[in-house]
Amino acid sequence: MNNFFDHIDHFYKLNEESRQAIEKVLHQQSFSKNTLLATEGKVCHHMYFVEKGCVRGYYNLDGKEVTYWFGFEYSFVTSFYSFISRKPAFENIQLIEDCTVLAISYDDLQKLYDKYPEVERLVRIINENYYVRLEERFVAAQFKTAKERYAGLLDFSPHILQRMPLGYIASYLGISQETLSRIRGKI
Amino acid sequence: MNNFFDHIDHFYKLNEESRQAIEKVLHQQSFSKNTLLATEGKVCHHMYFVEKGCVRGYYNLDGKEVTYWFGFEYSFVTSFYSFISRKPAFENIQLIEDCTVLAISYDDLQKLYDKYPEVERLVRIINENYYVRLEERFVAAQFKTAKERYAGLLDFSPHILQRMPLGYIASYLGISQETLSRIRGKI
DNA sequence: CCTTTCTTTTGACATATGTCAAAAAGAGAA
DNA sequence: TTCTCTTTTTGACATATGTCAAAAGAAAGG
Repeated sequence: MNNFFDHIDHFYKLNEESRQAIEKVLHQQSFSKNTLLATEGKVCHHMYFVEKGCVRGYYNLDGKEVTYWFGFEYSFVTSFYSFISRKPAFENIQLIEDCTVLAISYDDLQKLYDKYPEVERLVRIINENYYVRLEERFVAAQFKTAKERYAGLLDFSPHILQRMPLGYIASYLGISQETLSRIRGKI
Repeated sequence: MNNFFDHIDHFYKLNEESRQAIEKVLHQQSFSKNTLLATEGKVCHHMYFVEKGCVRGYYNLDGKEVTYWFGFEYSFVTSFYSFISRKPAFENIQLIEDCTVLAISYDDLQKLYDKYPEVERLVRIINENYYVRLEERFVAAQFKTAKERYAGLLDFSPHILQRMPLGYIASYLGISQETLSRIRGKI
């Protein structure tokens, strides 16, 4: 729980009252490897914060699994589309390792927004930061070569190489596993 | 100005007080074709709402201009990264047609947040919607073929074909102009 | 240790897309 | 209309990446 509050302090420093209100509705949960935190076709009612472990988000696109996202410690995790629209998710979120997470329900979050505008500010700021990161990834996906994207991963997210199987990483980079293997081999 | 309030009603209905507060700090401005609303290397201090006209956002990437975004009537426009971080922008936003926009400054917006939590809620919700749209584009960019992306454009944003030159559209789709020309010719 | 299973690499080839150059088509102005 | 300028299309070829199949390597269980 402390990890969580330390982390969100980077975005916006809450006063004690809001902090305690959040603490009351956050539930610590443990799940084992391969559990799905969000499931295609089902509405995702929770936002999760990863305390320990890692997850991947993937779509089933034309019969193929495509991994679009990885989450590690200190990441917020949910099917964002489903969580904010209250409609069935298009993607799955799967635990790659056993995980401990903090969960907050959609309804609890809305109540916090109403009662503590500070919480809404915090979330606005976090969302904005996640937006900017997604923008960067979008530009990389659209305008950089596979080699450049892999180099970027090495520079900024080397931990992914350690903890995720190659097939998922290849998909995350938008290339086939074979091509990734060749890029790694410096060919 | 009415267009603007009609539009934001779709996201969240403000009370009269917040609405008037916003109206006070929104400035209508007109700019002619090719003006830059945001400039690489400069901090972008305003958020714009396009009342009339259209714009494109582009990066200079390895000496090449890459168009990553188009904005038309009813779009919010800014260098998002620069606007929220107060750091120099990496991209340019250029008017493709003469435009009328509504502008709000960063400082005015923060004051609104402090005084009218409703405004912060509105912005949170708008941000969330823009996030989901960006996620869709990201998945398309990373996991769909050029042909599929063009078909998506035809389905969901045919107005872009009408109002933007082919070179920009090709870049927006992440392909060369020649390839786009061939895709259009059904080859 | 050996056997089984899963992951990663390699090879051969197909395909999509990029690049450069030229031709064609379209839009404005005189 | 004709001339000029810009945009779009076409052609020839190069390159990056995908696909399928097989081999090699690593991990897990007995």
